[in-house]
Amino acid sequence: MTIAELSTDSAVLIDDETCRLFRAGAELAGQKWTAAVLLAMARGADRFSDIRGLVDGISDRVLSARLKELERQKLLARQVVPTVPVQVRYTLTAQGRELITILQPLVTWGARWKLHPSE
Amino acid sequence: MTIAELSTDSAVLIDDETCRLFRAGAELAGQKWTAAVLLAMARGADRFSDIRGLVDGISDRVLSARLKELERQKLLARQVVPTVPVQVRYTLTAQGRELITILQPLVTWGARWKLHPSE
DNA sequence: CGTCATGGTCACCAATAGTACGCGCTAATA
DNA sequence: TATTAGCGCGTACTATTGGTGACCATGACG
Repeated sequence: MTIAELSTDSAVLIDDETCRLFRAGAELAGQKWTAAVLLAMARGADRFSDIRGLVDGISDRVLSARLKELERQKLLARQVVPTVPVQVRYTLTAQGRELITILQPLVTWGARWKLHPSE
Repeated sequence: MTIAELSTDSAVLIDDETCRLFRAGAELAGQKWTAAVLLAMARGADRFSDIRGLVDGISDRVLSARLKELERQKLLARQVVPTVPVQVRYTLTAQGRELITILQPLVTWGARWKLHPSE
């Protein structure tokens, strides 16, 4: 079922699969810092401290949590390089890159209709 | 600046305009209940109690807050019909309908790469 | 021996978000 | 007189999130 079809179907409750998917994606990308982390990675940062350096103001704890969640959702892959001290590299998966592409129009949309700050 | 270009530009910090827009939109749509409310309206619900009836489980207070925020962001318009008791009608603006269209691919994306529950 | 870098974790606190539930207002209706 | 419809608001409570700063393990380096 597409959103276009929804407007013709008024019998179904809203908490159905479409809405769940809609929300799951929007919520994932909409969580604070998540977009910034994805963009940092799109710019080439692939190590914990690189990302932290690029994303101004994020704390270790939150970055750690975001990376963990994004890995769980398979938007990025975590691989340990056994140097000393150990290094950990994060890379975007196809799914992650796709999400960034998909959300691109959101930037255009946001630019066109200026959103009003401090929601 | 597009996200595609971002990967070639590593000098800029992440908290810039693009990221702000990206986040603003994603955060707006990602907030709990917001997507459900938008979908309910896309299905034709235009009154407070209609929406509440269609969105299973939402509380008055939250629905009220969402409608207010969405109105502030100009995603919907609120108009009072001076009947008695008074009626209030909410309608999607062009901007609001556009957002739904733009976020449509997110549903497809979410369906393709199953997101993992309970984030 | 002290200390640095890396990639985090943990405990604690504050702020934000969400829920439950009752109230208010008005005029028609039972 | 009591109730209902319609649209929320106010208060109180709980749950989730985010930030801070301390801490940890390892091996190299001075």
